[in-house]
Amino acid sequence: MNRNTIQRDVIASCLKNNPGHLTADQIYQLIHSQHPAISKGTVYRNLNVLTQTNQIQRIENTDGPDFFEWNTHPHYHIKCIQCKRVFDVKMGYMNNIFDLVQDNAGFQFISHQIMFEGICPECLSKGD
Amino acid sequence: MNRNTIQRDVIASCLKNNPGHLTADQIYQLIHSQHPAISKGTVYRNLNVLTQTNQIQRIENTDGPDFFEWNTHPHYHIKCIQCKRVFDVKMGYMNNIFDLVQDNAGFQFISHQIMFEGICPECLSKGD
DNA sequence: ATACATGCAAAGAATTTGCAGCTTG
DNA sequence: CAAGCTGCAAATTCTTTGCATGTAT
Repeated sequence: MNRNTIQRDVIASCLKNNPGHLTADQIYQLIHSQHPAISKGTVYRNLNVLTQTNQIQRIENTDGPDFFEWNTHPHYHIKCIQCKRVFDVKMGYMNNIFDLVQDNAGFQFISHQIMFEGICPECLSKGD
Repeated sequence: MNRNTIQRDVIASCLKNNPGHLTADQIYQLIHSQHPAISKGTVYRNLNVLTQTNQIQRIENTDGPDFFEWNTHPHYHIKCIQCKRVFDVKMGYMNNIFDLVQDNAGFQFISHQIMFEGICPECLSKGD
């Protein structure tokens, strides 16, 4: 089914070795310096494959490029409204959140995500 | 500062009279039938102004166009993974959610949003 | 062998923006 | 009249896709 190509390995390793949350373009830039022949289309295609096979996690973004991270455990994120970067939030995962819904109105609830907005320490220290 | 133009009025009224969640393009189509001269740029610009002045609410979307609704009270949404439409969730707003964060890690938390994914009654009844 | 992957460039989707002319206060 | 707004089209941003060629199994 899915093949082990050099490119796929390099992209997965890039995320494994860079803790945090990277955009497709950042990943492309990082890899491009070592492997100048890699194409952006390949990066996007492989990020999709790796996400679908649950080897990495995609953090969908509403006002800019999506982020990707090595950690696939379900958890929540906070986005800095100034630098637009995304970080993990240290907070227990709410497995029971569906119990808080008062009336499901005939919907089948499958999953949820929580995105916090705020200001990261780095931007805070650079003044308002 | 902000002026009352016919276009702005018509766009606000469109949301007021159409309960639910509409995309910029849906709003444009609805208005265009009555006011063929309106341009899409004007719709987008006015939706931004109305959102900034808190007259309407924007629901940011990760895999398609954003939605807009007349109701500006903070609440949560569910997106149908089949038809991609967005609906309100009947669930209390978690004003205390920041208390659940175990370690703010130096971040200033400002706001949060929760997006559920699921299947809407209409899609459920159309079979799997 | 052949199904899957790659590089490249072009296309796509959603939204923003530059500009000249028009309105509102 | 001046600041703000409009219509139009072009530009921007992020991501996907078509195609001919290459490669893993």
